[in-house]
Amino acid sequence: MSRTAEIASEHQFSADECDSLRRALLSWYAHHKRELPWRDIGDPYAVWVSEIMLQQTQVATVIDYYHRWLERFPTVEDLARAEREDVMELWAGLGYYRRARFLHESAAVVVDEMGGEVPRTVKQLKSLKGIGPYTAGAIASIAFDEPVPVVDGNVERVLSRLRAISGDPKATANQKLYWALAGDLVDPDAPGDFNQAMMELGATICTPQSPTCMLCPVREHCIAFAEGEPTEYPATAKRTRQRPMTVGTSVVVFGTGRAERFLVVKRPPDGLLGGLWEFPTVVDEDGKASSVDAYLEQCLATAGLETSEPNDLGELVHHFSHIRMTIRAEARRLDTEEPPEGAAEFDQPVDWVSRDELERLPMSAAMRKVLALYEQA
DNA sequence: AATTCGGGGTA
DNA sequence: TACCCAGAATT
Repeated sequence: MSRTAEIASEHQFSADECDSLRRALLSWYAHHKRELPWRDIGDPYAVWVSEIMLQQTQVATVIDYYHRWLERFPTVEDLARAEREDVMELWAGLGYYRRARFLHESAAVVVDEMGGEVPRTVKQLKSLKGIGPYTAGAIASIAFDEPVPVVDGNVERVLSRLRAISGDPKATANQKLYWALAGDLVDPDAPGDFNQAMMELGATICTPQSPTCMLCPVREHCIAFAEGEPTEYPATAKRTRQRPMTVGTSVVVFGTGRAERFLVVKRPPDGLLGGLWEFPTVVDEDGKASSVDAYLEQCLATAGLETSEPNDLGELVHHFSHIRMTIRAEARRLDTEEPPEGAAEFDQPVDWVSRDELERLPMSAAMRKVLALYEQA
C-alpha cells in the first residue's frame, strides 16, 4: 500500500460512521442554519456569484455586495454585457480584485461559448477562470445536486478535529486526505446541504479559537474532542510575513468648490489592486522614503503637470495580508488655467473627476485613507 | 511547494 | 496583535 493510501485508510470513516455523521449533520443544519441570501435559491449564476465572493471573505462582509451585484447584474447575460468599469465599481472594497475580472470574463465565456448555461460538472466548471476545486464542487453540489465534496478552510478544520489530523493543512498530502474523506462522507442524496452543513458547522460551532463543542452535533464522533484539546487541530498555517513597501501618493487638485477636480490614474488590470483607480502613486520598493518625494515630483513634471509646492499630508500605514505599505501623502494644486486634457506621459489611463465621481470610483481602502487625510487637511 | 493576490471580523 | 476567512492562479 502506498504511503498516501496508508494515511488515508488510517483516518477513513466506516460505513456506519458515515451514515451517523450524515444524519446528525443534516438534521442539525436543517434546524440551525443561518438564513443567508444565497441559500436555497436554485439559480446557478447566483450560486456562482456567491461562491466567488465568499472566497477568503467572511459571510458578513459578502451579504451587501451580493445584493447589490444581483440587483445590478441579475443574469449571467447582464454580467457578460457589462462594462469592466461597472463591474469593478461594484466589487470595490471586497478585495482580491482578480476575482471580479475572472468572473466577468467567465460570464462572457458562458454566454458566448456555453449557450448561456452555467456548466454543471466539476470538470467544466473548473475550466472557467476563477473557479478552482472548491468553487467547482460548491456550484456542482449546491446548484446541480452533483454528489461531489468540497474542502474549504471550514471543512479542513472540521475534518482535522474529527480525525485528529496533524501537520500543515495546506500540504499536498493532507489536502488529498481531506478531499478523500470529504468524498466518502458527502451525502449522495443531499450533497449541497451536506457540504453547506460541514461549512456551517465550521463557521458557527467548530470555530478556530473557541469551538463550542457542547453544541456540536457530531462531538461523539470527534477524536479531538475526546482528546480534550480540539484546538490542537489543525496545525496553524504558516503565513508569509509582510514585506515592507513605501509609496508616495499625490492628491493633485484643480479648481475649487464645485469645480474642484482630482487627478486619478487607473492601475493595470493585473497585479496588486488591479483595475482600481488611485491618486498618482510611485513605489519605492527598497523602502527608502527619502527618494519617493523626488521621484514623485519628477513623475508629475514628466506628465506635464505644473503644480504648486506640495502640502504634506503626513504618513499612513496600510496592511495587506502580504505587504506592510507606508504611504507618504501630499497634496498639490495645479497652477495652470485649465486642466490638461490628459496626462499622456502616464502609462495608464488618467482622468480628472469631481468629488462625487471620486466617491463612486473603484478605489482601494488605502486610497480612501489618503482621501480622508486630504479632507482633514 | 511557495508566493501573490485585500480587506475586515474577532479574540 | 495575530489569526483567519465558503481559494485560485502563478511561478
